[in-house]
Amino acid sequence: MRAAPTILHLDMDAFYASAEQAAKPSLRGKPVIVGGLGPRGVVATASYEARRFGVHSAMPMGQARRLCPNGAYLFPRFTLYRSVSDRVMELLRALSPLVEPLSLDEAFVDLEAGGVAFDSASARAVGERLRAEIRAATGLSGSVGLAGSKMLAKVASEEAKPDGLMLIEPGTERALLAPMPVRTLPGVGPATGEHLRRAGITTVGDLAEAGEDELVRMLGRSHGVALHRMALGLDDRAVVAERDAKSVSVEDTFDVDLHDRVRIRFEVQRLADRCVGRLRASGHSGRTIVLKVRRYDFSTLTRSETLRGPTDDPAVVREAAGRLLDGVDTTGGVRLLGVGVSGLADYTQEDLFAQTLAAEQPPAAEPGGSGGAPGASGSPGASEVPGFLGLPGVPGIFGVSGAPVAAEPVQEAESPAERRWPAGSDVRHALYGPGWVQGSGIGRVTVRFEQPWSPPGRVRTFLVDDPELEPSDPLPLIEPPQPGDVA
DNA sequence: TCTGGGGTCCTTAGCCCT
DNA sequence: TCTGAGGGCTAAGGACCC
Repeated sequence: MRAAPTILHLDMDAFYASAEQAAKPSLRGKPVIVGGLGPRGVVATASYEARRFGVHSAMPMGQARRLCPNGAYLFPRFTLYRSVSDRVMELLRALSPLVEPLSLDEAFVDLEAGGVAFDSASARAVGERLRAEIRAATGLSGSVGLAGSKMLAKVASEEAKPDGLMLIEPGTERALLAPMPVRTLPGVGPATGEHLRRAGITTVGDLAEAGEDELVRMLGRSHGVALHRMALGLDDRAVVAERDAKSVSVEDTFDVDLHDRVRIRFEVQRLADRCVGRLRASGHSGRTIVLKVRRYDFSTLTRSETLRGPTDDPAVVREAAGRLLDGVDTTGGVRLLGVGVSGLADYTQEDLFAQTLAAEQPPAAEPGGSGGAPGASGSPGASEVPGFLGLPGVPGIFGVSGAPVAAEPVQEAESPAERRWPAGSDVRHALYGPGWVQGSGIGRVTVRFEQPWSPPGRVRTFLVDDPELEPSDPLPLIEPPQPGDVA
């Protein structure tokens, strides 16, 4: 009954770090760590060279720097990653209409639905060809897993990493899975893993033997049943091409805990505006407003409020978030604030309910009424700043030189030098051409001049306000054809 | 220098209604 | 009129994923 291994899972290898290495020849073969560079940053991706030092994703940056002091630490450049991802997804969609992206660097493809594979041999051929096409189009490597189900295809691509392909033949699933640790299965994280370990269940084989009833007793109905099926290699989830978003949210972690209630309120309003910008950009409105607060001791609480109808009005979201904040005790300090909207409506619509609500509630809270911070209210645009893709508002992420960055009430007050020259970003110099920022501080910025297709380049240092130096867009990773190239 | 950001899904509990 | 069961909705928290 089990289908041919025609579900493909693609996973790009150390995606962000590999993209940076492809863009910056001088970093190839060296440990590269991409992530938040502020005092509370974590690693998003570490190159395989950096992993040898024990650096891995989700690790605090400080710890990574101790383990790998000579690594290159770069701020993520989502414009670049998104453009590479778009190119890869194009290649996948050429194989099948059923492509399910999971993130910028991962996707499922139903090869049978595309008519390009029907058995092991044809599936393997498609997978190998795809890997070659990805390398030719982007210069990056991806690992491919092929199996009869999504879960198994994902396990296979994980086993194939880096830069490999693995196909799980029908009938061999259980024997293959049995010795693997329970954490191999999607849905088993640290908490469930520990829970199972205490019950003496450490491998997928143990899980299968434990039986459904026992797992349901331990983990609850939904999780228990799902896990037991997976342990048996059973998974009939379909590849779904279109997924509707269920919520939109933004959050900021501050370099220094916030104590001032006025500042906290100001930040919540700013986040509300950003959230609405994203909501509108996605063509949605939403009914439930969620405030998230992480306190000084890392305890996290959420407060939510459901409106009578969906809204995409920044004033309405701001006010709801403000009301929710009123019910939260922030003494002791706040390290993170977030604002989200869920209960999304299919498309933006004029929302009479919300407008009525706004009209009923006098705009007293607007211009500084209840201590609203200056400059926050009424920011008319609420439009997302394009540039660095949602990151521009991240406070103090570039704050490396000890300046009291996060203590400033307004983001524009951050040191302009650090704001303009984040490590790893692209620049262009009038005389020396394209390069990237290797570091900045004390009024200087150091730039390495090289291109993805050039040999490693030279380093030069400039004053941060050098008029000949400008931020620029990322270059493509593969050299574009020159006008004279075509015969 | 302990612990990001943007999501999804599940569970539990309380309330309201039938 | 009282009581209980069950469903739907809301709120809060937690686990997990990339």
